[in-house]
Amino acid sequence: MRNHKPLKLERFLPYRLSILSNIVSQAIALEYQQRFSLSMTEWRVMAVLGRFSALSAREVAEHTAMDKVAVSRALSRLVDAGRVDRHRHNGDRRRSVLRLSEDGWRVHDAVAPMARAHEERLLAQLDKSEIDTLARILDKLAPVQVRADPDPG
Amino acid sequence: MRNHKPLKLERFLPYRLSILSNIVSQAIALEYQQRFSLSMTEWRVMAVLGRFSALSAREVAEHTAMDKVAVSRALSRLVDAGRVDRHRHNGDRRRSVLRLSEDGWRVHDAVAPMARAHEERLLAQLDKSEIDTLARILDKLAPVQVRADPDPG
DNA sequence: AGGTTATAGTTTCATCTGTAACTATTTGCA
DNA sequence: TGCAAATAGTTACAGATGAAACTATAACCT
Repeated sequence: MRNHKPLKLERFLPYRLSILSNIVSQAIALEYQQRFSLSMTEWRVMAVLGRFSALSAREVAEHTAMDKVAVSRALSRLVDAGRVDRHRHNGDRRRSVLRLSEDGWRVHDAVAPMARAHEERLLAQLDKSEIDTLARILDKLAPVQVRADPDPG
Repeated sequence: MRNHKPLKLERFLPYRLSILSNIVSQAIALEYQQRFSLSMTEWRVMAVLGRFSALSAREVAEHTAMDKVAVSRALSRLVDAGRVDRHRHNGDRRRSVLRLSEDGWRVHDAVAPMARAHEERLLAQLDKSEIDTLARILDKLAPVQVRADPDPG
């Protein structure tokens, strides 16, 4: 006879994480996608350029954990839309030097508070100790490698 | 003057969750993709059919939190590959009745332990209280709606 | 019964995504 | 110097994805 051990998908951690991640990212992405026709990848690139200016595409890729192809595509859309200025690097003509344009900053300054508010609404559902533990869990399971932080806060 | 408030992407919860979710899902998917040429969506469908047999496609969609188009496509691949048997529902000829085939069960019984082992390796990095808290957090932020559980364990 | 509405599932289209191949430039080293 | 290897970034291709349109069947309502 059969002796199968089915998986309880609804209790399976990888599955639940992907659901949660989708819910969370979708909710916020919807807002800025509609208002600014900005994809999530584009927003991530803009967020990084808001914090670390004059990066190369490769550096953007490192900071966003996106692969270089995705970054290249997001950048070409952002440059076309006039939200990012791209220059050649003096002394290494392979590299580009990327910065938010004025218009890019306007979008950034509109979206960043939306993102923060969204995160707060999310965290408001948890109590203090749960938030701390979640941060610790994320540090353990998906540590972030961040280089220099221009803003020592 | 400028007065921008850049977002610390690497501390931003939605971003970190999506990274974690990718790491976790990728790691396991690689294994069964290579060995069984089974996509993640296909595996999810198989996992649900391993636990709840004779579902319709819509029911599979509900249990997997995938949309019906994705389920339809995964199913047609699985049926073509001989891993799922599809019949018409007596009394409602719109519906299909889906079951793992013998071969489907073989794949299921090979992949399910891999998935469990992967989850265990992941959780082994956390201590007991972190695991409990994580479960609680997931229940709060992404509650799962599950119907009848055939296996009261 | 007859016609409108709802449901199950598939197909289509436009977009996104990752891998690999490619171009251009720079670095390393004999 | 000069040539192989590495690096920055783009392009091409193949597969995945979601929204909307579509087909078939069933439910509802008079």
